[in-house]
Parts: sequence; C-alpha cells; structure tokens
Amino acid sequence: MSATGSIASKLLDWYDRNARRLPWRVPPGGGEADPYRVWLSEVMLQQTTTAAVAPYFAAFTERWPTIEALAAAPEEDVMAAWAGLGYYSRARNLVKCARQVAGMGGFPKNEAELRKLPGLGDYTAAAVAAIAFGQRAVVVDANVERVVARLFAIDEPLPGARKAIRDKADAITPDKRAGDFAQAMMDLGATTCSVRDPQCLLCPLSAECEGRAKGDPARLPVKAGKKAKPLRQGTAFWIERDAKVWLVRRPGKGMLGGMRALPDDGWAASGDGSGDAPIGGGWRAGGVVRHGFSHFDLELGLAIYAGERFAELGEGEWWPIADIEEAGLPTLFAKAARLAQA
DNA sequence: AATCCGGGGGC
DNA sequence: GCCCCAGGATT
Repeated sequence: MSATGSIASKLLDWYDRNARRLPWRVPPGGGEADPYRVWLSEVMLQQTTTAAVAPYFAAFTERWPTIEALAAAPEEDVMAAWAGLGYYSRARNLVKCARQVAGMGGFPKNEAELRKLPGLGDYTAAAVAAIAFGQRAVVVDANVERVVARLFAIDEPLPGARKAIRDKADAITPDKRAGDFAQAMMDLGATTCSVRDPQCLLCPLSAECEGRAKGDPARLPVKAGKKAKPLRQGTAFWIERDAKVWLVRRPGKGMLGGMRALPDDGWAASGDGSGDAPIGGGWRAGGVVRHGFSHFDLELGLAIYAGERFAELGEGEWWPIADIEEAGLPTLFAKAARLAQA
C-alpha cells in the first residue's frame, strides 16, 4: 500500500474506534446522513465551536425539522433564533439557501453545484458533498490545516500555505468513505492533534508524521502576525415606557446586520459613535458594556431616557421588557439590556 | 490578497 | 488577556 493510502486507512480505522459522538453526526457504519442536518450543522459550525453549536442545532431541528419547514419560516424568526451565535450573515444566507433548495426539490448532490448555494464556500460545499452524499471531496477546515501542516511539516505561514496544504489533503483523501475521512481528520485535529498540545503518543499517524519527526510539531502551522484591535466607543439608548423598551431593526448588511437592537449612535469598526441621541429630552448615564468583536473592541455607554418626547421616534417597535429574551438581541445588546434592568 | 463579520471556551 | 474555532462574502 502507498504511504498516502496507508494514512487514510489508519485514520479510518482510528475513526471507527474513536469517533466523537455529536448531535448532527451519524456514527461510522450508522447509515444514511440527512443532507438537511448535515448542511445546517456545517453552516452553524463555521468559525464556531461544537459546544456553542449544540443547543442551537437542537433548537433549530426541533422547530424546523426539514428544509421545507425552514424555507417556509419568516426570515425574522430565523434571525431571532440565531441570536447569540454570531456571524449573522449566515442566518440570512441560511434562509435564502433553504428557499432555493426547497424550490429545487432538494440539495444538489455534487460539490460544484453545492458551491453555488448562498453561504456555502469551498469548505462547506466539500463537507456536505462528502458527508451527506458520500462524494469524494477535499474537505479543508482549520483542523485539517493543522493536521496536514504537521503531517507534512509545512513551514510556510498561513494563509500563504493554503494551496500546499490543500494539495497534500487531496493526496491523502481516499475515494471511499470520503465523509468519514473528513470527519476523522477533524476529530483528530479537535482532540489528539490539538493546537497547543499534540498528543503524539495517542495519534494513529505518528509514524508518518514529518512534523513529529522534526520535533516540536506544536509550532505548526505557522501563522502570520495579527493586527492590533482598535478600541471604539459608542452609545446605546434605552427608551422605556409602560414596561416596554424601544427596539429597532439594524440594516441588512454590516455589523449585526438584520438583527433587532437598541438604538445607537452609529459606532462602527471604523470609528466611534457620534454620541447623538435618537430623540431630544433628558438622558442619564446607565453604565458601560465592554464587548469584543473579531476586529475591534467596543465600549458601549448606555444612556437611559428620562424624557417624554416619544413622538419623535422613527421606525421601531415597543417590546415588552418581560419578554426581552425572545427579542433575539445579539449578545452586545443583550448585555446592555441586562445592565439597564440591573 | 485583505478586510469585514460574533461570540464563547480554553488556557 | 490572548488565541482559537467544522469560513464566507466582499472589495
């Protein structure tokens, strides 16, 4: 057997004995996967840990058991159900994709067609093709990047090394059991071949691993340096009347796009907020919320309304404060709402 | 090729 | 605090 073929068979053998049990996963040898559940889980798992996804996956599949059910749901219901999971363009694309696929009578079964669907990039299209449809596809996520960079001692820093890594992943991907192979690589990267502390003594590929042979596999993959995150300041406005609070809908694109929110002063990654309140009258300081986003940190001051000029309010809705949990506020504004009621 | 886009867990 | 995570879309 060739060296690359040996890697796949050793890994699959390891997977048969050590596969993680995950809510969206069919165990090895456990039968057919449901493409809807595979797709839904893969989208939720984009840049998101399995622990964070689990409760959302349970809630979504309970509420919308099929892609037809999801396709029929109002977009705002899906957005609210996604609240707290982050990267909200995923939720908008989820609805768009569900409606498209339901209209087509089901998911396309090959990678190239899957790749055309909204919210499916190179990774997700390959993962669905392999896991849901058993197609041979080269599935490369952050786990696979790490395992492959170590296995072949690839020193070039990411993201420049992407092509070399993909080529090596292609070379070791088997024709059969491509879905199990992909999940096995991810399990290996998530458990044994972990970021800080690779457990080479437990690894089924240790004999083939060039990174281990060279010593210090934990240094791989090498990553380019990151930019410093700027600190931005902004204000959110708590306007309360008759046990209700004034909420707005954020624009469809950009930060927290399409999500329900407190009115704010236009803070952004590129600069501080204006400090301007949505209506005139008296305001008092209600404290500060600190929140980290992927590319900047935010200090969000909370201003609490003490006036009566409610007629000046523009577009929005009065939301019962007792039901604030159901408003689907992203975490930043959920924190601010808790502060306002404290 | 860079940049924008969330949030939470682990150390 | 810092790094990371079953990435995709846009520019």
